[in-house]
Amino acid sequence: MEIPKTYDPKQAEREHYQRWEAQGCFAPEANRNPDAHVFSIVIPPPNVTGSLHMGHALQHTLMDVMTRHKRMLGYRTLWLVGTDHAGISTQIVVERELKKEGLTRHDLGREKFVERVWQWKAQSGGRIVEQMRREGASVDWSRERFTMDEGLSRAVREFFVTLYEEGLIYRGERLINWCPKDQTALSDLEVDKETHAGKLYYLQYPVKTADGTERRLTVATTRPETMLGDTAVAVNPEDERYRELVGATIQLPLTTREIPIVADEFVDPAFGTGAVKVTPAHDQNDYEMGERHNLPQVVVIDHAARMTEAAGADFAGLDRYEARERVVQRFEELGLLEKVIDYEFAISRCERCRTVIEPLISLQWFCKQGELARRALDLVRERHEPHFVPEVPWEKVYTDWLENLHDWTLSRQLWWGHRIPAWYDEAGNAFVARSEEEARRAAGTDKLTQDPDVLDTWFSSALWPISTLGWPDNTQDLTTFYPTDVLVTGRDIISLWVSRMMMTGLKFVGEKPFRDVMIHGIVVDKNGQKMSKMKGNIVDPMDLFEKYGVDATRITLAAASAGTDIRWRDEQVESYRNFANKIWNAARFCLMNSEGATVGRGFEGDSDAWALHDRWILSRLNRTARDVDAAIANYQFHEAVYSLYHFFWDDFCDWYIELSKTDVAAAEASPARDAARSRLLTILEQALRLLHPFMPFITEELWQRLPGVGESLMHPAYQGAEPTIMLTKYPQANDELYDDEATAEMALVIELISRVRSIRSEINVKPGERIDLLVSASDSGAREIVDKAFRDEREQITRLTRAGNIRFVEPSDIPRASARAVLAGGAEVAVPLEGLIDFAQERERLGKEQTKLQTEAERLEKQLSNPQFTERAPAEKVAELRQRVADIAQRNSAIEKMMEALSA
RNA sequence: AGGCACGUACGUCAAUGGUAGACGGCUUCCCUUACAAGGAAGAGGUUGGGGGUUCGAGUCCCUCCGUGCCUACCA
Repeated sequence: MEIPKTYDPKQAEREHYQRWEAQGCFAPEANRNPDAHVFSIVIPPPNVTGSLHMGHALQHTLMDVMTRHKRMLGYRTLWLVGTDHAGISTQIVVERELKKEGLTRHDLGREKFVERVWQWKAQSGGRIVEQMRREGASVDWSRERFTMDEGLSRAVREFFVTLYEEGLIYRGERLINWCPKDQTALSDLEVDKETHAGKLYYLQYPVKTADGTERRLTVATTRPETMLGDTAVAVNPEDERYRELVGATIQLPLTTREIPIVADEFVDPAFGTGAVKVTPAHDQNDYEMGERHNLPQVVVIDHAARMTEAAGADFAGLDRYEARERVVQRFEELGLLEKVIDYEFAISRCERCRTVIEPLISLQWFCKQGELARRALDLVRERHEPHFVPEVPWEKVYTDWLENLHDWTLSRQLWWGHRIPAWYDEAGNAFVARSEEEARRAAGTDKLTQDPDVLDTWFSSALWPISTLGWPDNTQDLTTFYPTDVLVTGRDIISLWVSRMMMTGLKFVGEKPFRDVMIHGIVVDKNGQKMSKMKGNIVDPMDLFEKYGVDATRITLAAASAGTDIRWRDEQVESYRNFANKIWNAARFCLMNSEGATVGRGFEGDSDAWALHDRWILSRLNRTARDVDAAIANYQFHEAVYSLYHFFWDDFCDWYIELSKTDVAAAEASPARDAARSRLLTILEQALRLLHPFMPFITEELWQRLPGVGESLMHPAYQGAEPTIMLTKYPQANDELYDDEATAEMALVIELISRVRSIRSEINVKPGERIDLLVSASDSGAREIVDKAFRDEREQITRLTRAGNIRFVEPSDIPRASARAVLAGGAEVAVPLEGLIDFAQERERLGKEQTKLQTEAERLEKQLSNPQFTERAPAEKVAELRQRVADIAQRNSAIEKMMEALSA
């Protein structure tokens, strides 16, 4: 069979996904067992404008590992996929396209523009979906969803209308975050706070005193231009300095207005001057103070961040920053500018375009969150549901958020998105309804205009787990797959998304949308910096796929998923690329020696007929299967990878294959050779299955080449399907195959071989040169176990140590000119090397080991001589230490004798 | 300003309170017919500093130093 020496992932990646998809392997319907358990995951929908980044690659890998694992365990498995319409992002992308044609969305008009967005979606929106195919994601494409699908849009309207009817959604004038560039309202979550090195201006306001004496009150502000909209100055009611001024008025400079001085708890007497200018129309706190004191709202900044008429003739039409300069200049001219100091404070920026947010009073739709949050809060407090992984600190983050909710600004002044299902008659009365028909009936007129705004993109996201499964209809999918098993997502959207899905799921279906929430780390660059286009430190998963292969990238991500932040280095992928190549070459060896062998055979009958290493590898295989299952169940993917990597590389390749070679590569065909070859292939095949969820492509590629694979190996739930490794049964640990005896014997064989190799290396025996091995054991117990192990593996030991021959001798028969080493149990091995041994050097070598043993013995004995320890520590712990002390003593006395022999 | 994480080998990270490990890198030797993307053998650590709890601490507590992140209504 012709197999190249180096694994080339490209071809496997091209072929297999297509076949899996075409044959419907990903759909839950592939499972023919009507009683199968169900496993479901709903994907966090990537933006339709997006392309795959490392966060996706990580998240998708983890979800795919779980999905493939459960599928191979015979679960009816659904990984539901879809994309998000991503309101602002998508609108911006299409507007940019229009700009190239010299057009704006207003030139097209709303209807044409939205048509254009759909067109764009059809042509370019599929990119990320294609990239997911490249990743090997085993999602069910037959159930693919988009947040603007008719069904999901219906869910959105149902959601909105229901909450409106219950009084949880309302329309009102509020101070909201306004992006002057995107010309839309934003929720708090779409705003980034950023520290900003700015200035603090101390402005003096003349107070109108009863007796006409001049008095000035100084206020500090970072935004002097807003003073034009001041409608009060506030001081703390407890503040002695200002107590007498409360109730007095101020002649607001640069205007004709007189404003009151009010007392409000909010004011911190210790900060600034202890007096605060109040601008209810342009600041959140001031807005609230304004409500408390019934202050008028003077709007001096408009939606384009320009000063309004109300700002006065001198300022109207100026940009907010120009106005700031002019206000400061005028104060200076009037002698009312006390001072300006450097000051660092937080400013809000639009998450998308980085423009500084302008808080504006505006008529918007809002959603009250408190009542919706209550059930979610009860659930997490009383039952720790959903179960966060890791629980610390995410459960607390989630709980804190639910405890501190503000009303959610729902409306967005965009054209792309779910249009708010509210219609107005000519008098301005609002009719919220599931359709225009319904609204007309309610209004009793045809002359209605629909609200021009759309809903926040996250409104539909909040419904994602239920709407994708068919809600508001009570579909078969909803009953079968809801609640889902786990949500895999990043910490950044716990509040934005996780909490809202909880609220809607509980509200509308009465059950939480997912049992577990796995929060993974964020992939950052090797310096710990967030990846961003601006910094130019983006790693594109597609490049990694190209360079190292999909499987290597996936298993690297799975192995890295433990940390909080994942510092990305390509070198890590390189080592797993090497691992893939190792798998390839191990399989290559097995296939080159597969004549006469069949997968699944070789282990029938009495285990005494098998070699020691056969019993040992079977034991290791079963323990690995157990460890991997446990690790995946606990979301400890790095542990699963660790187990698999070491099982395959160390146990299977370095030892099992090497020990098998004498039998497997025997020149003459024989039933024994066939059986050995079958055992080798069987272990390989099981190992490939274990690896499959992490490395789907290479495992399928190799599995398909194994002799004897076919329908008979498929999981019973998938009988009748085209043979593929992804529908075989995931190996389950069989306790009966744990073999402690074989493990102990193999440990001895491995130790012996390693010791001899070590001697060869340290004494610089030429690699090709044959040596003699003398094994001896004075202790009868040691003698027995050594005998047993060596009876089985003598030939192998000879091969792997390049020994001429091996003899059992009495300790006294070992020639003085030998390099020696002691093994577990006190057995010893000697390599006679006449002429090569430097006695002093050899004593030093043994002395070094003796020191090591002594240090450990001392430590152990100290611990054991402490009565506190022997009394309080668990008995098995104490016994374990005693055993180790005994073993060290045996080795030590063996070394003593060797030293004596050397000095004789 | 508060809150929360993190600090372990040269680098990146693991380690239910019980012998501190892996991978990469480094040193020496080897193209031994599965694999040089490999094999064999090595070097490298008072787990950021200090204190405490415990028979026993990388792990729990306190404190200091350093680094990140989140939240926030100090103008």
